[in-house]
Amino acid sequence: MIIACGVTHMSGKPTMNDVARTAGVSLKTVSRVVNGEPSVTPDLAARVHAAVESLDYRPHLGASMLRRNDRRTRTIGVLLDDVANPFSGAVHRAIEEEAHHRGVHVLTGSLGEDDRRERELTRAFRQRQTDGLIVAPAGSDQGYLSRFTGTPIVFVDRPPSGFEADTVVSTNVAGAAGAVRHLVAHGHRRIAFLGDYQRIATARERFRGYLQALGHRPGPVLHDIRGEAAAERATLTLLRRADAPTALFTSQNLITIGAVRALRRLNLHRSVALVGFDDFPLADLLEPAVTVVAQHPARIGRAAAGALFERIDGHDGPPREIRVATTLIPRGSGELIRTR
Amino acid sequence: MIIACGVTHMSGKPTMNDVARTAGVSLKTVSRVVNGEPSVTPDLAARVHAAVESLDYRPHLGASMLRRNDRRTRTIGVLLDDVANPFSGAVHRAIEEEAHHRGVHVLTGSLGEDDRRERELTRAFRQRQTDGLIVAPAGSDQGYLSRFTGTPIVFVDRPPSGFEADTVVSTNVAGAAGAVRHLVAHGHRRIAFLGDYQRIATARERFRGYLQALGHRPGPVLHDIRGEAAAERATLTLLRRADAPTALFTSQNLITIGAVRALRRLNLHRSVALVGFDDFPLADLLEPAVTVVAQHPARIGRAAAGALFERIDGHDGPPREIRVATTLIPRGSGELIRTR
DNA sequence: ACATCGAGAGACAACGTTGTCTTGGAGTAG
DNA sequence: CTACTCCAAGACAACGTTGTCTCTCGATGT
Repeated sequence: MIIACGVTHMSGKPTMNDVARTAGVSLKTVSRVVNGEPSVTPDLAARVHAAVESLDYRPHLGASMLRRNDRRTRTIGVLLDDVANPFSGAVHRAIEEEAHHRGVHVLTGSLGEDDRRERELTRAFRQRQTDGLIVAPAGSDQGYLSRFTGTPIVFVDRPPSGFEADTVVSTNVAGAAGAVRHLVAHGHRRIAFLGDYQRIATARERFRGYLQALGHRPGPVLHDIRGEAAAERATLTLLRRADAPTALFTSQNLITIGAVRALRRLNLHRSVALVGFDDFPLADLLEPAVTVVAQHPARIGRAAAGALFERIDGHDGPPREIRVATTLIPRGSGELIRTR
Repeated sequence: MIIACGVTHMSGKPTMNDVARTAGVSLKTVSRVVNGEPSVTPDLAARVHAAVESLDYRPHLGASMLRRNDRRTRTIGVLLDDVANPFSGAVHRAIEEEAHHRGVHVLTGSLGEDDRRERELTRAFRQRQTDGLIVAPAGSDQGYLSRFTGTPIVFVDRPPSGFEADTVVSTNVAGAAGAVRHLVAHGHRRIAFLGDYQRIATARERFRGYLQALGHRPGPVLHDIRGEAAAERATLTLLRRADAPTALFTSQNLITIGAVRALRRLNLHRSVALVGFDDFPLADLLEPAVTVVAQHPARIGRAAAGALFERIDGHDGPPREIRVATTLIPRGSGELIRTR
């Protein structure tokens, strides 16, 4: 048994060469062992493994990528509105699960409805050679992506504009229409719409569903409401009007929560009906429990990841639109009968 | 004006050489322009930029890393319990914000209390040469990290065991003790403890706080409750006992929610007091609103990111423990006076 | 006019790894 | 015993980029 050593100065991180010297084998043999090629005698392989351990050797993946000429980084980028929000969180988690399954890692970015950040991060992620991108677009135009050839992109939650690619969205129009029809079926005629920024495509779609269900007799409409506090204020004002609606359709979960707060403050939560778009935790524990059109963020995330990996694996067809159906969950607030 | 071209076959991705040929300059000049070195005449720089655009050239960062021998990837890894859970989500978002600020990207992984996945992902992220790691450990032993020299690690939410590093945690013991004392102050003597897996360090600490506040007369104690459903079942059983407690201290947010459900089902939500550890959305909208010991996930995330970047920038002191104070938020459920 | 200087641009090597080719030695059949 | 086969292991070049050195050319000072 020969044990070679010759550790003299070993500056910087150990390289394959250092391992080879330590194990007393050739550079190439180390490479073979590290890459799990079968044609190495167990004896030598063991020596190499020991050397790797003792030196704490880790391959320089820059060099490895270079030599293999492998642009694959086994990394995808995920850009969502805000990873701290439950919808985005669930989408993110589902994507991550699919990626993990394939041995792929996930770079994350929150856009927070910031157009500039969207451009910045798509560019940065692409520069870092992510194999693909999943984006919930914040800006109103994704035309700038047309120069991004070679990196597949899939959109989630919101369709892009000015650019074509696979897109996974909820059935916003149908879901919203269903919610409003549900209220109509409970006798309501003056049904208000409370919606997010109109520049957000899903907000527009949900509004279309609302209009579709009400034909030509819409109720009061409030757009461009952002966040819980704004929603609460808007709802308070709305309900104090002379022609106050008997039911509300809130098209986003923070707006729904703001509306609930307002209804509580006016003690109208048992008389004014409410259906919200997008489920939220504890909706079933409120009094009354809140009827919602639930989206399925996990399914959306899975579908998006699936589509992206197909593209990464070379699938090359026309852009697809995958629509994930919503589910109306009656819990009480949406079944309040019109009293006025 | 000379325009060189000579595009013949251009197989694969364009390299700097291709750009150089297209722009009619030397390889090195392209390198200079791409890296923004100032010593290039504007004229040449413009030619190079045009060539880069037209070829859609992107530098091979593998080669770049190799040559620079730069182990810096300007990427950190963040491993949390579950990015879909609001606490982790908020921590994640805060970290991301700090990272973005410094032009650093974030690789994310959810561990889901899975020991194996923790090891797997720490190893993988390190292999990918992340500049640092922020980890909410899932396993009960982090000794395996001691071989991980050269990659700074900061722990969040839970202290590591078998390994020393900067750690950012809530003041679990003090927070829990405060919650229990709050109940005592409202007349309660039989106060139950409902806790998560005992192998989780924070669960143990919160239990210690509970014991501390009650001295030698603890109430009924239930450990190893995981998730809402289990918490609901456990609470139901507990409250049906002859010596049922008059107050509950639930040491984790899902347990708190499960307990709320159980109290509702038994119609005890107005008579049995409840304080939960960790705030959750809508806690203030329930009936009664739920008193909690709030953690400050955003502060925790920021502190962790701050500590990590200090380490990455070379700070080299002994491991630090950063404790982020909790806040008791009285909302109603914790102020119910003992009736029995 | 000549020497000196400086700055912009190119030549060249080297980073750590892997694909390809070569070598050497053991095993096997004639 | 020889000749052939086969396979493990090593030698060598090449991947795309950047640090260092060198060269050229124009400007400046005397």
